[in-house]
Amino acid sequence: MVVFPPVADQLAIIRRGVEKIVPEEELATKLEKSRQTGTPLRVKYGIDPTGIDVHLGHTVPLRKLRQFQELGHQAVIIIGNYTALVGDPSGRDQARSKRLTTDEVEANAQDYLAQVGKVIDLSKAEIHRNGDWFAKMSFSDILGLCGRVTVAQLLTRDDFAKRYAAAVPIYLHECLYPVMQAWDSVEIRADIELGGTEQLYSFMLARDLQSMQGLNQQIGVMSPILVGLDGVRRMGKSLGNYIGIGESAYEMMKKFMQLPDAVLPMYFELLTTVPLPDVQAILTGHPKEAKIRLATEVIGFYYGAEAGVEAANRWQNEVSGGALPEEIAEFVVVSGQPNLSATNEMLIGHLLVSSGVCSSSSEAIRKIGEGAVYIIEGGQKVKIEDRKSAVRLVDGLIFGVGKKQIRRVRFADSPVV
RNA sequence: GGCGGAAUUCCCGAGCGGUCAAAGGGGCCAGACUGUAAAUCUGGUGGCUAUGCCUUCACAGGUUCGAAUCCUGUUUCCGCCA
Repeated sequence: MVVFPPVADQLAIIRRGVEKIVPEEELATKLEKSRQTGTPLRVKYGIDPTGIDVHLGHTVPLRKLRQFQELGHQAVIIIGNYTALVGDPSGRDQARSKRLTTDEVEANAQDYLAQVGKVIDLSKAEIHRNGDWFAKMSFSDILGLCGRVTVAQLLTRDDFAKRYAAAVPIYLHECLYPVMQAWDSVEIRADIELGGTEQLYSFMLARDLQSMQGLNQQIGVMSPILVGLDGVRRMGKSLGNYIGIGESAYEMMKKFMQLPDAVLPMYFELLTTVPLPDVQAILTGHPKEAKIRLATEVIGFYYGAEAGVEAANRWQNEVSGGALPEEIAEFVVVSGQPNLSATNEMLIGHLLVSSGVCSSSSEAIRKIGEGAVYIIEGGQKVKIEDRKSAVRLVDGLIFGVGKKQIRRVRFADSPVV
């Protein structure tokens, strides 16, 4: 029999960073009952294996799931291999176009689970594929299911309503999506379902279906949408404003430090376990320090505390301190290379183009004119201002355009053995 | 099927037959500033063997000393009518 923490303690943890709990009042009751009977709550989280690079936005509900696990409850992951065939219409203004093959879906599922394992404890989670039950349904089963949902109900969904009003097509199979998602809750007897606020409709439909089946009704625990690096739009791959959990510690670090200050409270609340009063204290300090702290916390979660600190120090050094990066891309030189003189000299324009730091010689000349081009000599940046100047290449020579495009010369066939 | 409109450089978008490598905005790059970011300011944003030359304004032709601008055809897109 599992021993659970007091309900009030559990509630405090569960409520953190949650936008909406529906119905709120049932949660305490459920927790109380679970504690008395020593029965873990079944906490559902569903995803469609459509090929996702998990980023911090996805980790918001996943972290919540982990918290439930730590409290002793049962995590239930639904791999929506059948719902993926439809495509989630939530928040979209048009139907998804391509359909995935079953092989793709399964490969995506494996890939996804590997990533999710960084956030939750997979060894203690139940994993289901909703094709397990949908594949067995007969047409009359499906009709029966559809007979429980009215079109008017479906149209109360914000996304459908908008599309209908705007005369954007809504396909029949899309209407099935929330029904399928809700039916998953019936199949796995969910007590709680996690997701974003846009899932409200499906969560409530699940309650209806559960009640019709004589089951306990689930509670929806909905997280807010995490905004991306731009501080405005939701974090998403297509917007290019995300931090992926597969990225290296230092990559994450750099991205964290680019965050607008305004998102710090949200990020702390949703992505760390720093107690909220402490967060308040941190936020009254210098925004830069707060950001470093945030990054260190999050990176520490994925790579260990040490890696977090290390990334922070490296950032201070390289970006803040203006030191040269640890890793500099190499420009490999071979003898007989075009534009390379017998004495290993090269015109600066050619150097910039052939090393790839400039895309054309016109651009190279512009950048020289802008004073962005330099070589490192004796540890000092030396600006190159004459576009006709030639540079004598030696192994290890560092040159660059601006702060980001830096190269180190390496001779491929240098006599060094 | 009929009528009308549109197609411009990464995106949006302006463009009088010569002064158009093409306004303006966005994005992006670089510089200054700074606490990272943002904001702000400045410069840049077709190519090259580079103060000149070459290739661009859907495609193919044509008119003209000269075409992104005019004409013809083609393709695509968008309205309206059937």
